[in-house]
Amino acid sequence: MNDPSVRYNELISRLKERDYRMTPQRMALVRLIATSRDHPSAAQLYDQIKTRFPTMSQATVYKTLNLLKEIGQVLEIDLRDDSHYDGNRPHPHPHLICTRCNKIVDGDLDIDLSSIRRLEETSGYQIVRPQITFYGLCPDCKQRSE
Amino acid sequence: MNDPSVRYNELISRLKERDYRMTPQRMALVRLIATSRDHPSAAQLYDQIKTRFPTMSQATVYKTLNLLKEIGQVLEIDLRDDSHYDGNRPHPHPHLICTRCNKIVDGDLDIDLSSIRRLEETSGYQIVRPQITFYGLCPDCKQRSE
DNA sequence: CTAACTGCAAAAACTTTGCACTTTT
DNA sequence: AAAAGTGCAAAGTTTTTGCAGTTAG
Repeated sequence: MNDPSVRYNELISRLKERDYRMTPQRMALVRLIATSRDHPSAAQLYDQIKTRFPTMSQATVYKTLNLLKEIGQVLEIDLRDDSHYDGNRPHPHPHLICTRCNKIVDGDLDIDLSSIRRLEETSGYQIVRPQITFYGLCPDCKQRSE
Repeated sequence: MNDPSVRYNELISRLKERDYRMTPQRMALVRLIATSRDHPSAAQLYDQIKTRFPTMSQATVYKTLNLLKEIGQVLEIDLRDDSHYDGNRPHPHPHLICTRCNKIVDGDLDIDLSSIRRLEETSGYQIVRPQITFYGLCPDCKQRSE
């Protein structure tokens, strides 16, 4: 049961130690991305922040997300229509995505490092970031389609 | 050593058996996607066809690709900037993508079906299509960065 | 005070859509 | 002849960029 505020504080620390400035907009986004469990998109983050922080702009959302990606504290999930972001577990891990309602959950599946090593050998590629996405139907949508 | 023309003929058959019309534009795209080993994007397909077929439009490329996706004969690889397409092996399989030069190759790694079953059980999701993408450096770019 | 950040609006890039024209069957 | 497909341009999306004004340190 990890406390969301722990993650928030960690992100703030990571930013401070690199001398990024703590603006209210930035802190609002960091708070949201650190506590969200549902892998929001940039638009969803913007919408949520805007209600309590009307001055927020989309540009700032994207700039802050790019910054957090660069320091390796936010994982980007590339989907067909847009990207979604995981600020809780920046280390690559699988995601399950419902093709009907777009719900995204974390996949509890360890990435097999030995097979990645093997793939690096056979392909010659140096693998930096695996992105494993399982498209399918979430429990609710599965039931609804029966 | 599978002959590219075999795959081309198979795609043509799949279209004919569903009573799709065999236009020259469609056949040109099918020929290209069936013989390309480098996972082209819509723009790359368009550029290549346009040189020998100046009347081709981007809209037709997208429409034909969507059609081939619908009948399950082309695999779409969702990347950050655009999508790339695999018309040789429509069954899901991993891809290795160079983050510097964007080269895409097939990953010779069998998807572990038993772990997918386990993931379906723990998550409740019904997995339809896994998309496994390894971002990294291709052999050439790896060497160039040393 | 200065460098960094915000936010607006414009631009960029990819994909879809509407519709008149053309072509396959 | 009818239904389907093409292609142009316009529109829709997501994301980036330029720049003037604002603010954190």
